[in-house]
Amino acid sequence: MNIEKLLQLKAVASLETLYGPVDASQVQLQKTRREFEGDLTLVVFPFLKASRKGPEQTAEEVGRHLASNNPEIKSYNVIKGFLNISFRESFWAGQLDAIAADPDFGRQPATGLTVMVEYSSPNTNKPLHLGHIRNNLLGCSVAHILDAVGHRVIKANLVNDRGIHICKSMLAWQKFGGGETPASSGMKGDHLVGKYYVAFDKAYKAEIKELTAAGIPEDEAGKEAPMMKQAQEMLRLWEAKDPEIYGLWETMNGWVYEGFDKTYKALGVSFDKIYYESQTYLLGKEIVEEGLAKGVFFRKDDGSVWIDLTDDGLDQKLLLRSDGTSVYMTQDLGTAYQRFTEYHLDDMTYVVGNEQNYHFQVLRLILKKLGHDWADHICHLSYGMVELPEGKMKSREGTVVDADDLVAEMVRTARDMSAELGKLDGCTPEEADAVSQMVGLGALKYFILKVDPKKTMLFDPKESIDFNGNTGPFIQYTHARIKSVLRKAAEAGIAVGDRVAANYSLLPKEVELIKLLADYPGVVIAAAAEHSPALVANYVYELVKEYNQYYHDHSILREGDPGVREARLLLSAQVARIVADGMALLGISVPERM
RNA sequence: GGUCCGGUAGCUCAGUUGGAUAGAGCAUCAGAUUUCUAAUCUGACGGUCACAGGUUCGAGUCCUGUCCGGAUCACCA
Repeated sequence: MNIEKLLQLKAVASLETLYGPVDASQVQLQKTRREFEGDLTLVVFPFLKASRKGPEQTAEEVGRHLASNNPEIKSYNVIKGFLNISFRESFWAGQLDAIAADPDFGRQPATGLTVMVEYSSPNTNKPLHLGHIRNNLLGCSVAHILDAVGHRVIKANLVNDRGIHICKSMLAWQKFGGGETPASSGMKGDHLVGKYYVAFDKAYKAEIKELTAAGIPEDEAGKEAPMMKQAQEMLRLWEAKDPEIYGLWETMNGWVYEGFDKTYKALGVSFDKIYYESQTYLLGKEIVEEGLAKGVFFRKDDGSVWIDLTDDGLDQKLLLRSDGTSVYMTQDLGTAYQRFTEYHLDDMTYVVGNEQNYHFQVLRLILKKLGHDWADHICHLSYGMVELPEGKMKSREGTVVDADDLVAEMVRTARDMSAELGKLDGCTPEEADAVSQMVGLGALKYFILKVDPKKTMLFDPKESIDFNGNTGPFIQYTHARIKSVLRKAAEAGIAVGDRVAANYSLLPKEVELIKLLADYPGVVIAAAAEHSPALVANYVYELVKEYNQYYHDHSILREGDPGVREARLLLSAQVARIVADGMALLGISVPERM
């Protein structure tokens, strides 16, 4: 049981003895602020009515009662309506021993629930960029966190492999490609296909310009331009499974997948299940029938199917086009239904940017109106955009930050910086590669994950490659330093020990660190509940910062008393362990040395 | 225009059921290493928590209004 819970029960007992029945939810305990002495603080304001006394006097009475009935409480002090309670050092030593002895510390027992996390979900017409990186890192981390709290997690990717966008790349490749392939050009497949997507856009724009010059209105020119007409014709041929077009589609998508696989591997993300929209885009039509039968949907004269959500403060939403084909919403209704039935999901989380908030609001509402109660278990992890110092990323203006370029850049910077600091001296080339990779990626991932997902974040290329302060490398470095001490201890034949010696009274800083360690499981639980890796990131930073101060002020191996030395080694080892564990939840590796 | 999200130090961000004097990092300045990794640590500087009301013992946090920024409201996905 965690310490706050424990003390809460004791506080309720004391309060009831003194003043009669109390509402346990009124008993709020918080960490004592640094400037005061104490571990946990009870706010007594809510109980003044029951005690019929002033705040100081009430706090004093409760404190006296708690201290005299609970031997693990060392002391208490009262400031205004705040009762600050301190536990004995031996109590905290026992907490550290318990953490060290628990191999599953930070993990919750299996819940028996199955949850799916869908993330990444790229289009197959261009390479991944910075926005996708945030998506992938969030999805991957949330999956780890949900796993840590005991759920069975299925990581899913829904690849948008069909539609007019891929036809545009295909058409441009046919026209201008001259048979170019990844092998012949040496280009990564996704980048090659992306190049032709850009080529399409350029040719298309040129045509529009020509048409408008000839006096045709711009919106009409957009529809009439030959490039667009041909792309649409290509989509029709694809849907009719025309052998040539279908073959080209398979080939070019294959190039893209090879490219994506490399990017995913570099980022360290993976999936358990990959859906392809070409195989799911027809789903959802039964749901349309169901909705019509139940009178939830209605058909307009032209044959299109709609739902009227104006009573819910929204608009009318199209569910089936007049030609009978489905739209995005139709498919999503279908895939949601399929997944919940196929996997018996207890929860479904979509990692999708906040520009689709409306879509998911409508999705949930429609499913509810159809009577599917599991709609309540659909969660949209809506994350904010990544902006650059010069504003939003715009592919048109060439301000998109490419994922592969960015990762390579980070790793290269990590290597340069490591070399400059002499950190790579005596490393084999393989070790140097591994450390550079770990540090460069750590910097990137931490930079992105430390920010609250729902907030728009700014990505400054210059600042993100900072490796000091609240950064991934700062945390990785602390881990490496602890590991170094542990190695030296082992070389000197000094045992780490598995418990704090009974006669050793912990230093205040050591108590602070143990308190932080004890917080870890609660942080993971909160991160899971809120789908926020940022909570874990900020926690790990706080732990590391605290440890660095401790490390600076107190020597470990030079300590003469074996009992003290063992306690410090034990504490350090546990800090390293939790740092590594927390970083793993973020998808970040930590090095043994750097 | 409707709906949703955001606004905290020069910059990037924390601040979790409303609690004590609002915190970090970066940047700037000043310091610390005969000793376990200085990618570290210490100190200084820096704030009308967008603005105005309200709720109460107490509001960055909850409510209302205003201002500013963003997203969205497609027979695109």
